[in-house]
Amino acid sequence: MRKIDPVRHEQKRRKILQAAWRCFLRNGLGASTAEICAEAVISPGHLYHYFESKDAIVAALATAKLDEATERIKRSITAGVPALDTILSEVGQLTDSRRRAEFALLFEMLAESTRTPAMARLLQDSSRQVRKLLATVLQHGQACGEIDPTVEPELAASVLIGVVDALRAMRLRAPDLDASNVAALFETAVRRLLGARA
Amino acid sequence: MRKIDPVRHEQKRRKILQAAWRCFLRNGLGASTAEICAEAVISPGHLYHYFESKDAIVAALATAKLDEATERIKRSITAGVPALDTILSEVGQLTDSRRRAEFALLFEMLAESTRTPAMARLLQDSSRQVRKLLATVLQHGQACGEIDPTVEPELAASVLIGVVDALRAMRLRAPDLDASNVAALFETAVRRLLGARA
Amino acid sequence: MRKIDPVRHEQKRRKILQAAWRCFLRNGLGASTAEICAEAVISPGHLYHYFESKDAIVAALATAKLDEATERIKRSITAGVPALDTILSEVGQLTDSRRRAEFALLFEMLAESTRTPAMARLLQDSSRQVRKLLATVLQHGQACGEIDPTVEPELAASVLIGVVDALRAMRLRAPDLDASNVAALFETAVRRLLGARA
Amino acid sequence: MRKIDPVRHEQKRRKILQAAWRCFLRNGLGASTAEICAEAVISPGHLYHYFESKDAIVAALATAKLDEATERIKRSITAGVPALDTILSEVGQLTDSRRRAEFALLFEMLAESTRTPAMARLLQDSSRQVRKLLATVLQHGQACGEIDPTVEPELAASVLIGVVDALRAMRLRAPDLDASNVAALFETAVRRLLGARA
DNA sequence: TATGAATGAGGCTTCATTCAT
DNA sequence: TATGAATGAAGCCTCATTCAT
Repeated sequence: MRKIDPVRHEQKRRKILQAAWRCFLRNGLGASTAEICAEAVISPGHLYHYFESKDAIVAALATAKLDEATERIKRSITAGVPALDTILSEVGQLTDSRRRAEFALLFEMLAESTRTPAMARLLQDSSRQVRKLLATVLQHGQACGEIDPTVEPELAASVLIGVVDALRAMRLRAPDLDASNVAALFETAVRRLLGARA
Repeated sequence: MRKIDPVRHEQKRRKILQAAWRCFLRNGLGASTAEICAEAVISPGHLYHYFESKDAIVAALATAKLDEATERIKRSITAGVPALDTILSEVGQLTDSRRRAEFALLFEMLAESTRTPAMARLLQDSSRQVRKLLATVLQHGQACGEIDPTVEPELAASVLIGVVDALRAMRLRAPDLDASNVAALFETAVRRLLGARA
Repeated sequence: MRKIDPVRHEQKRRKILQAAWRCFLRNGLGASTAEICAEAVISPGHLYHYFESKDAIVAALATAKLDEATERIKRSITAGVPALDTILSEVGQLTDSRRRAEFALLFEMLAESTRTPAMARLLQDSSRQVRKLLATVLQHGQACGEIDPTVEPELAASVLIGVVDALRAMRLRAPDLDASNVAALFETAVRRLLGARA
Repeated sequence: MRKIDPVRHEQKRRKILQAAWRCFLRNGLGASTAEICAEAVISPGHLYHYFESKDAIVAALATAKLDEATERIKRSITAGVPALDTILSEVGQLTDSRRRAEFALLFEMLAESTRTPAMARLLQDSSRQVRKLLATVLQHGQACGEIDPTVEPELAASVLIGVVDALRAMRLRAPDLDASNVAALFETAVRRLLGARA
């Protein structure tokens, strides 16, 4: 009877996604739909008004988080922050031990991607976008003379993603290794690798 | 007629572990005990004659796989294979795309380690052992003059583990990136990093 | 079309409790949740929409039965039935051989209370309430001159509970002892113990 | 091949029964046969060499415990201990809070007796024997002038059993009620009820 | 006499999803 | 748009008992 207000609909979807995100951080992708509904303060049946399935929520969430990151990085660049600083700041945040719960989600998605084609696609698309974005930032940095022009942007972007994945894994494998030490080491390495030569 | 071999018991345990391994590769750590029993051709209850719980199976499997790797590497060194070659061969195998299912297990364990202390311990202990082992191999290589003596063994070992984790993630994030190309790149990097200088 | 009665929910809960009660009477506290669901004509999972666990059902049932008894006794007193008659009628019903199945439940709870703290609490709380209630009734009887004023109400209440427990046990230990005979004996004893003296 | 030595056989049976008793005290009649075997240091299959089933163990245990008690009481009387003291001592021991685990077993058996005819028979037989024994002791006491000759022995025996059951239940229902107080009260009551009048 | 491997039914509980209202 | 009742398969594990040796 009532007209669907697409704006309201989108708001609710976002609200649910945020609730789901909190649940996933707490309990991993195994968090139950019931828990998500409780967190979003909606009824179990209603969830399916906004999402086809739990998997759809995961997919939407992955997309949303990716968009957020993209947005953040673009803003940083637009704001005139040097490319290298932007990247290093992003790496620092993404590997901050206090966000271990997020690491877990990524690793779960990596694992799941070996089993379900949908997740594989999601992950690969997302990774490609991140790579492109980083490459763009690097090119921008090269244009500004902040970054070594001999570096191959796409390849360097891949390496950066690898660095983040490796650091995250290390945080979980050896939480007692002097965290700042390793981080500093990597920051130095990345600066040397990418920074413009005198 | 009296006591029966503990040997037989151990064999059966191994048989079950192998079955479990196949199930985990197929379906991840979520593989059901029922599936494992079916694969091992035993009744559902009988599993608990050999293992206290499903978690105990995972732990036993992790230990077993670690022991296998240790054994393999030690044999390689003993056989006179240069340290660097031994390591590179190991890295190559561990990141071989054809073993993506194994990657999934590692990533699941990393994720789980953020939520259950038992898994955290398992993972950290296992990582520490691997690091020590690699460090030993590197020291051996330094003693033989095959590896740059200025390299700090423990640190290099950590980096190597990170390289494996990163490569594995990359295989899943971007399966289409010319695999051999990336691998070659990394091999070169590692050789430069560790190899003895002229 | 919107909110649905909490009344309906409560009704269903009660329906399930009644079904559970029948099952427990038949098979003891060991009655399976499957049996309870079948008796309540609901699916196995649905039980957990209404109760957190099987233990919660037992607890709710204990509370409900206690409330029923309280209600019944209070009504009897309010209706002007003499305190002693009310009590003797209650004792008579509680020890009626035709309700041996109920005896079993009590004894199971007594046994269980030595092993699980939750059951111990449940049983002790429930016993305390019964004692208080009986004491109140006795005091009321004393105020009316129906009951010997020198009797200590709480102590007498404890004894009455003991009498019920003992009679129940006796019904099971020696079902052939002329039931009415023993009952009559006890009724006489209680009347003498509590009744107002000329 | 080997001749069965009936003596050895009986010893082993007793050893198993003792182990079972310890398990039942710990975990109730629900204690598993596996636990019993472990406690008796025999294999699971071997248990069935000595007992037809778990129920048979319970039955044998009940009989054994009954025999023990009978033996103890007879010895006490034979040793010249006054009948009333023997009885009160027995009641005191049987209701000692430190033996709550034994209470649990009795209550479980009472409960079970409402459901399985075998247990009902066991319990009733056992109760009858105890009653007879107590009656005999009381008669003996009457003959010695220690016990009121107007007391009907069988009836008094029944009441004594009831007192024990009630006290045991009370220990579990209200462990905080000053135990010694209640016990003293009952001892007084029993002495008055049974003791020879001046 | 003794072992321990093996069974398989059944216990409690969880969960994504659907449906009537 | 919203509710929450309802489903039923599946998950991990326990246990009395039997069987081959």
